[in-house]
Amino acid sequence: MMSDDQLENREVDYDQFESGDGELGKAERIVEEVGNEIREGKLKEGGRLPSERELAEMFRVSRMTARNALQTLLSGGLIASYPGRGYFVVGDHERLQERHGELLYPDSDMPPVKAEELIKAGSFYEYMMRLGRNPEDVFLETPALVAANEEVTEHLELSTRELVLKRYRLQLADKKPYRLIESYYPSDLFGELLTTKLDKKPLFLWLQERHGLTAAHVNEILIARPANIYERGQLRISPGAHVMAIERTVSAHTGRIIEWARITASAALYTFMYEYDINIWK
Amino acid sequence: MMSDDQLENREVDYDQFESGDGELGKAERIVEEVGNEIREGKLKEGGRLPSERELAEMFRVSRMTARNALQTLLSGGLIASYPGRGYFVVGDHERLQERHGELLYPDSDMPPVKAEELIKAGSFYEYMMRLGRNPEDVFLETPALVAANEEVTEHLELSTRELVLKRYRLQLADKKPYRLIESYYPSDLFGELLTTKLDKKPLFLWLQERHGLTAAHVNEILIARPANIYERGQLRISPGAHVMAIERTVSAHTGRIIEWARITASAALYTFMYEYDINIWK
DNA sequence: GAGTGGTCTAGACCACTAT
DNA sequence: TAGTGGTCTAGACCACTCC
Repeated sequence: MMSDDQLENREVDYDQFESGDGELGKAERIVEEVGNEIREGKLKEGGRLPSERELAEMFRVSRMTARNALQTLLSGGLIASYPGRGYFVVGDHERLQERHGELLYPDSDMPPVKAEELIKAGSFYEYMMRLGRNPEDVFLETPALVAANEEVTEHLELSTRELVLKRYRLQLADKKPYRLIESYYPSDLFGELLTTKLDKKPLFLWLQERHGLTAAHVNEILIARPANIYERGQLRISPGAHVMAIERTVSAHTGRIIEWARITASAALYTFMYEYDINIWK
Repeated sequence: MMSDDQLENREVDYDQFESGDGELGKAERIVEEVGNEIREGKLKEGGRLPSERELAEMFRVSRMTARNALQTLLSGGLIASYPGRGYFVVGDHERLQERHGELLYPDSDMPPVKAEELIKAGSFYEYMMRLGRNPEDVFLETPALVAANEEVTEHLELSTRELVLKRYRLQLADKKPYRLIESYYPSDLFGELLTTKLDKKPLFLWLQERHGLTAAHVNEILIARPANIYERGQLRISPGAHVMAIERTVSAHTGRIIEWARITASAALYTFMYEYDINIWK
């Protein structure tokens, strides 16, 4: 259908948006204006914004229009809302930087935490501690052996529906939720953990000492999508805000899969970095 | 209304959402119901949904409430809206799967396209052709040599503000925009491309033959954020919809950086896969 | 011309927070 | 008790599409 003259730079169809000389809607104007004030630091981190009703009056619009603008800023993670209190500026430092599963520090003079994302009370805990924040690891369910459902059976490559160790937890820093982690482990390897005290020994380091299995390889599948109502509740984010949904599979040097996890993180709080080699030349 | 006697399972801050026996808002109920009909296939791909006004009548709510529900589905990419026409179901097959920069086919009997993302009219073109769709590569600006700004100078690791080859294009399939790509290349290596016809020879294959430089390594930084008004216009997505913003640096086997690109893709249309090794054990 | 989504208005009631 | 965000209502006008 009409793909003939796709050379050169296009005809119409796409410019109706930026066309009319800054002819933004009223809500968009508020987004630009308030957003710029935040980015320029005129509204400082943690500071409170005018209420919806005040903003409506300031810009001479209805409350719903002011509210729409705030929702736009909200879904971008630039601000946060608290019912009964107001809207507040979110600090840029709150965004996590993750590279190959390792959390990175904003100041490079700090040594990066190693891939202890993969451990009990993992790198998230240490990362936040080093940043002077107060991390928490809240188990939403008590770790337990459960029957693997079809999905878990498949991802852990189990032969039949065996028992697996399930952990389901929420990680927070300074009471602010960062991510939900639902993880599964083969029970023959990890089952005894239910009655073992690890303290802060890395989970996979324990695995290596106890069973001679070395965690070696990670596979991640990553999409961004709007949070559902349950995730919004747990992560304390607003309708329209997005999450990064990650499925992570960890295998040992033998090839055996030793963990499958579903991680759901506030998209506004995350940056990912990946490196890889190109190998089409061989 | 009548929400007085919901003091069932109050307490602790986090359960106010999933608590009360399907006590969702009216908009949320519409999201669930319509969303399920789509996922169950009762509303088939490409099919048209009831209009906002019809939906409002069906669910006995105001138009704004019905509209809010549709916006929620919209921002998740489950449906798409076209002013003057209506809302339509988006096919699941339209989501791209990318792994280490390579696009993957949903049916595994199709061989994956190699990392020709990195080439002229690259893998996107071939990928979509194989899927029987109609790809386009629209240059929003004519490729040209431009003075590198500070950002480009830094990322390409240029010593001074040199000239660089800039390409800025939009990739579409069946008229549907998938991603914006703004890419920069050192002019001493790529400048002659302005007067050279590559046809479909991969850009980096040409580089290897012409200059003996092999593209070897890729670094990607990836975040999800709401599309700004310009991106919404170009990518034809709605307010609240998110994009995956990717900064990609490609270096040659010598370590020299040969491309820096900023890729902005509809988040609803993308799945990413990454693999990497864990190396904390050495 | 009829119907559509996009935007906006001026109200309203609710549960919640702070004091 | 006063103020806040969350939700909803019943209108309205606009630019656009389809016929």
